[in-house]
Amino acid sequence: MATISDVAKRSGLSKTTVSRVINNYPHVTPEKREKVLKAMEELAYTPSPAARRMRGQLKSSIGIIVTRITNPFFTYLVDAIEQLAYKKGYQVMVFQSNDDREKELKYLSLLKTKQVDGIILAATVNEWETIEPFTEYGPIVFCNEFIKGTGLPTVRLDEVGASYEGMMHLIGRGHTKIAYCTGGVLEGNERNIGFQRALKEAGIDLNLQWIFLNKYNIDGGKQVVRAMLRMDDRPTAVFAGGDEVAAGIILEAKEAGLRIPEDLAVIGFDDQPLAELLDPKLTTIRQPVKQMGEEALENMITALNSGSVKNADRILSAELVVRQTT
Amino acid sequence: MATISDVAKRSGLSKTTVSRVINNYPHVTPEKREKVLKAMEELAYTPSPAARRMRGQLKSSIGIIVTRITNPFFTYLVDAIEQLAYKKGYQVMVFQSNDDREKELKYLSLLKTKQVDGIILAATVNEWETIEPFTEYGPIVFCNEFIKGTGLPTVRLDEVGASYEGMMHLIGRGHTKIAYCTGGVLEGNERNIGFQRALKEAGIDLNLQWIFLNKYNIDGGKQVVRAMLRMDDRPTAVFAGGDEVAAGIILEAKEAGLRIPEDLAVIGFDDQPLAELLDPKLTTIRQPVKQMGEEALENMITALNSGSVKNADRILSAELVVRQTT
DNA sequence: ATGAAAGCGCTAACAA
DNA sequence: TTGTTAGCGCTTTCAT
Repeated sequence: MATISDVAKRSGLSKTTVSRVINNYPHVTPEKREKVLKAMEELAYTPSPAARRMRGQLKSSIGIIVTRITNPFFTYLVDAIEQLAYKKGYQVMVFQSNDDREKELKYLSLLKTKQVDGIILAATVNEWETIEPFTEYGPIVFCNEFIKGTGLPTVRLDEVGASYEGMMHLIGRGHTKIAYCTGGVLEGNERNIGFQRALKEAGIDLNLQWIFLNKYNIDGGKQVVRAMLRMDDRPTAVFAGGDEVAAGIILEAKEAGLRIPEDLAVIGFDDQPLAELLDPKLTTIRQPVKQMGEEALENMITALNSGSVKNADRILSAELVVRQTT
Repeated sequence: MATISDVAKRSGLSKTTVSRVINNYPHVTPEKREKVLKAMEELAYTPSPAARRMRGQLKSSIGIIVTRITNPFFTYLVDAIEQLAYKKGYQVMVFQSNDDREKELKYLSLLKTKQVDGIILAATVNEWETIEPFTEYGPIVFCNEFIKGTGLPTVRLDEVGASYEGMMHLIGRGHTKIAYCTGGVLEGNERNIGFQRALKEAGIDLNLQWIFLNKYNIDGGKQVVRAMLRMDDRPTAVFAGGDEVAAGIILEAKEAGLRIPEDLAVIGFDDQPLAELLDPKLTTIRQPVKQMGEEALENMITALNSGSVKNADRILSAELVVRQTT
């Protein structure tokens, strides 16, 4: 591999001048620039990333922390980011936190040692106090995930509006007995605000019996149906909170002889590929994953280039996709 | 960030000695080693990866080239690799070739510039002649993908055995009119050998009309059914070559009023999560993705440490998962 | 067993 | 506008 010295020698100029050309500095006469370029060409020279990185000049590797890449939402997010990153000349490292605080911190630490130049945080299990110190070592931007008042560039879904729209769709279909599933808990969750707002506007009382917490996969969905079957007063519709939960609900409901949507209407969240595979096809709320990923990456690149992060809280809208389960 | 000099100063020893401790070299007295360790501890010192990398000492970032990460097979492969890599202290970079020769080469080139220390090739669209030169710059190992006679460590599925087993299952169910789908072409493909072997053993003639090439997604599966419906002599079973193709087949067949498996038996390939979501649930051939990824990573680590690759061609067995479509 | 010094490939301060 | 020189943080001869 040719080095900068080789190029200097071959072009009859100094390393400095070559460096200037590489980095597009001013004050280099066109002729000399040409000479350098020619020498680089002839030697098939590429600057050593390791050396440039050591000098703090190279910033091209971006880490993205997700919970689990097998979660289709994250899969598509990583896909979108990688596609754009490639075009822009960046490499992306995939980090799965597995919802493990330790693991997340280990990955954040890569920023400290410059193993990665910036991190897109798409999921986090740590408190802001724990994360904050890392911002000193390199840019961190939020994508999908969001912590209030951090001042970090954020791209996220309008969760309130999304769940509100989904609920209004169910209510518009005449439902008043609506069950609600969520991956986490009830409070402090944006999405739940939209849910409750819709209920209130429609003058429907919140029935805590129909709230299912910690449901985030197919099994969770099945559990929901089993629980509902045991009730005297059953809901006629369910806001699943996720397509996979919705899938579990549909599977188990059909198993139990319920007709969908006649006996039970179901609305998912995410619009994953499986939504169209289900029978009946799933009505769901589509997230603008691609856009989310791309804007987050743009934020990252800006931060990398400017050396500072701009406080931008970008909120994207979801889109209701009506199919057959409502 | 503390540097090696700081540690040297604090411990009252030379940088050389510190370096020796870091790299576990012999000829360092236990007491001095202790001193160094203590100083490192106190300064919270971590060697600079960039510097070590420049000296050719650090090898911790592994790239994995896949076609598209949204293909669940690759998703799970990347997942398996990342999980193990984390434990072993490596970082994985995800590269999507999108079946684009150029893009694949760009990513392979990262090896040249040491942006990545080794590459796990899980899919390739380039010829061996094109890839081979890159082996000079860092280890390349095959995983899932496979090119004959390269001498590179390979972990792959026993495709012949897998398709043979799937076919024998259909034949055992009494089918003799079996359609066959494949993502690529017919010849030069291991999987097709098993298919033809099973036919031959059962004394069934190959009906070229029932061979469908270039089918690799849901749409492809739908096309297959539409084509079959136009035939006078229709197959009673279909080997889908992939779960997504199988999904398309099932969807379209149901649409057309065909009963599954009575009118048309379907067997998939991969055992993706969607297999259990389909109605009826998909009989399919499960690939040992996790094991495949882990063994490939082990090969990579070995290569990284030894500086050379051992020629190992590891072949893993698939497992037939019988559900409701056969 | 230990250290001084040179050098990996690059950039930056300072001169010229 | 260009070059000289001194590092960045680490490893590696080569002495001692």
